[in-house]
Amino acid sequence: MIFNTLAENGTNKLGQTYVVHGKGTDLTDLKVVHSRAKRKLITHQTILRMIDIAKADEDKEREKAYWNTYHCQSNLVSSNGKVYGNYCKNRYCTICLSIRKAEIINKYYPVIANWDDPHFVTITVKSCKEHQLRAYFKNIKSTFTKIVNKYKKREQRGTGEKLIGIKSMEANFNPNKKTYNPHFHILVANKNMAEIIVKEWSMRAKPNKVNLKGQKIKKVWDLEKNLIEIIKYGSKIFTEPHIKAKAKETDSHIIYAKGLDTIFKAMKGQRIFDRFGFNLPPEIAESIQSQKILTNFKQWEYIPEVADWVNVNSWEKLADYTPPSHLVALLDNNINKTLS
DNA sequence: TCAAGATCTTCCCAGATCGT
DNA sequence: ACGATCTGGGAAGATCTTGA
Repeated sequence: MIFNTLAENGTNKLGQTYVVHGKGTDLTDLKVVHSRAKRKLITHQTILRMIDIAKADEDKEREKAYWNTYHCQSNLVSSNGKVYGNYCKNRYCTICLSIRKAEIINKYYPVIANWDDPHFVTITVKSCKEHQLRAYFKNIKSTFTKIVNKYKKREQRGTGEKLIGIKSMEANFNPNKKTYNPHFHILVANKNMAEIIVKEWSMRAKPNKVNLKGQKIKKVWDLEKNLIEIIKYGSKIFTEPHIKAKAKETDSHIIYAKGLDTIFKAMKGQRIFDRFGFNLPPEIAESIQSQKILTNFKQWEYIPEVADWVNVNSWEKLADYTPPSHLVALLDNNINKTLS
């Protein structure tokens, strides 16, 4: 029986209290709760494979970080229509990543909304093998920094305009060729800046490492959409195995745990999202949120077998979430630990 | 496209300096 | 004149820790 582990948990005695931090998640919004359950399920299934990979590599630190994500939001406490839990804040956690994305969007949107004529730029290098990926990321970054510094210096000397924008680093895994394609998504304040970046990038590119056709400029019509595009953050979880085929069936997608592990390893400690040419305006002080003592609460534990949090006393389900069958099938059958 | 806080680390910025 | 690189301060992204 899957619930045996819960059987020994005692009932909440009257007068028992529980301390939580922060605002908690609104339980009355079904969409939010279901989305949380879905993310938990996807992360739970994927991270187990990544733990295996880290273990096989005998990398204790990485394994521990993955375990943190495994435990993310596993034990919850609810009270007054709010649910509280701990966050792992890791990149590979789909729950924490969505929070981070939202925070970035909220912080940066007001700034970039004031840009004259935002343009979207993609700069790329040719795909590389696993062992080259970290070095490739660092090279793109350092070249990009040089370009930014050059124009910053011009502005300082009164002979030009500095570049202003935001950028994000990304790589997708190509399961056919077993390669990774590191690239930058960049949003700049105007067209001129976009053209400068592509020009400079092309000039500095090593012909054997960069296909010059890969660099693209696009005028931004829908700022929000493009901001989200920039903040997609890192790597695709679900990968279409036959890049050219573009199959429609959702369950034809595969999660390449080994590919993801490689990308996260290469990106470790590195900033994926960053700004250049400006700082955010000083923060408006938010009301300080003190800890809260709950006297009337329920405790929940995530039970993977039911893809939901279950009340430790009553076995009631928290999210009452039923994952769609194609997602269940995908998570059961389509997570690969190897590169093939 | 959300809500934990604290701490560690990366990397931006301005200004100085040097080489071409 | 211009670009590269260093420095120190600090912003903010990444990660760790805590938990009545």
